[in-house]
Amino acid sequence: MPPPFDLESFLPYRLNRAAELISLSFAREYKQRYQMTRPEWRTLAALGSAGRMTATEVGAHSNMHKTKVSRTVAALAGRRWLKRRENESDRRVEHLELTAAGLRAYGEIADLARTYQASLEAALGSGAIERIEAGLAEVERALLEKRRP
Amino acid sequence: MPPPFDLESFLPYRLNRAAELISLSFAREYKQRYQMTRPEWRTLAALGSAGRMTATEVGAHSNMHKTKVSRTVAALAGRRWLKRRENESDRRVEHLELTAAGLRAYGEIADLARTYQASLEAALGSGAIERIEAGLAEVERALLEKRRP
DNA sequence: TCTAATTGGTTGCAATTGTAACCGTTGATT
DNA sequence: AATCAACGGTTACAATTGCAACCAATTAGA
Repeated sequence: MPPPFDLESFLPYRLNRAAELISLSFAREYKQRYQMTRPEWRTLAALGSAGRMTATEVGAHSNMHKTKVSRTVAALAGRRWLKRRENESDRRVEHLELTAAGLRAYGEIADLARTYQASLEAALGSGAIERIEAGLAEVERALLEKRRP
Repeated sequence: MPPPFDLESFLPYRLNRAAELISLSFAREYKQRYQMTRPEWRTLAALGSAGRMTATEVGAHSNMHKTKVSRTVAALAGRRWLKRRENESDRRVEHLELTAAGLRAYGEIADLARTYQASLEAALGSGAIERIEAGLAEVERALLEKRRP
């Protein structure tokens, strides 16, 4: 006789609910102020924090579909927040990097993010976020391993 | 001088990435087999595990936008997996409950879910999932509290 | 009691998204 | 070298989504 299924302890469900909640919560901090969408912030954040990257790398890093990355990069380029640099050894690849304006925006929103996380940490107690993230890292490792046998 | 911003330890980013990864991973188990979308599975799961609920409750429970719930309920009703029951004391409300066919589908996919989570648990070690979920519960509590002051 | 505000739920419309097919470039096989 | 598969990235198209406006029913307030 199988154990009953408890949705409340089913990890995909729980992760999705929490992610949607926190993501919308933080998006309220930048959406109107910077006219920025979630994929745009994720791309800006990836480039701002890791420096020059290709579109494929941005997608892998933040787990976004490549067409979503492509369109987001086009939007950010149109806004002059990033520029594309060609790779001379492989002309399919485009390196992406933030412009001065992009870096400035990144810096400001990163401040919001720091403040946001600090207030969350204050509400949760020290170490709580680190513990969650350690668990998430394990989960991701297990899933990516399963995906590439 | 503010501490540098580390995207890898920014909780919204980390939660989103992990949630998207695991959600797509599990969706592969039921998408083609049951011709079911993610919102459909979430709604089916909520109703199957909590029993009769209203659309608003489904949305609150799984944190889905109310129009998404509305359309998903319509799809599941069209498939005869749930039926709507009117509430005689408040005729705006519709109670939703699974039909026999809906319960059967729920049971089968819940089996997949149990198996999925068991294999994940095996890869992670016992207690790992519980620890993450305890952390998520705290986060959700803090966020919902912030939202309703 | 009459009106106004609120609530549960639906829908029109525009924006966002994923799928699949594509283009140009590179790598592998021969 | 010639061909073909694979790769990075883009785009046409269809499906999914969210916003805002809406409807009907209920509740609160004057």
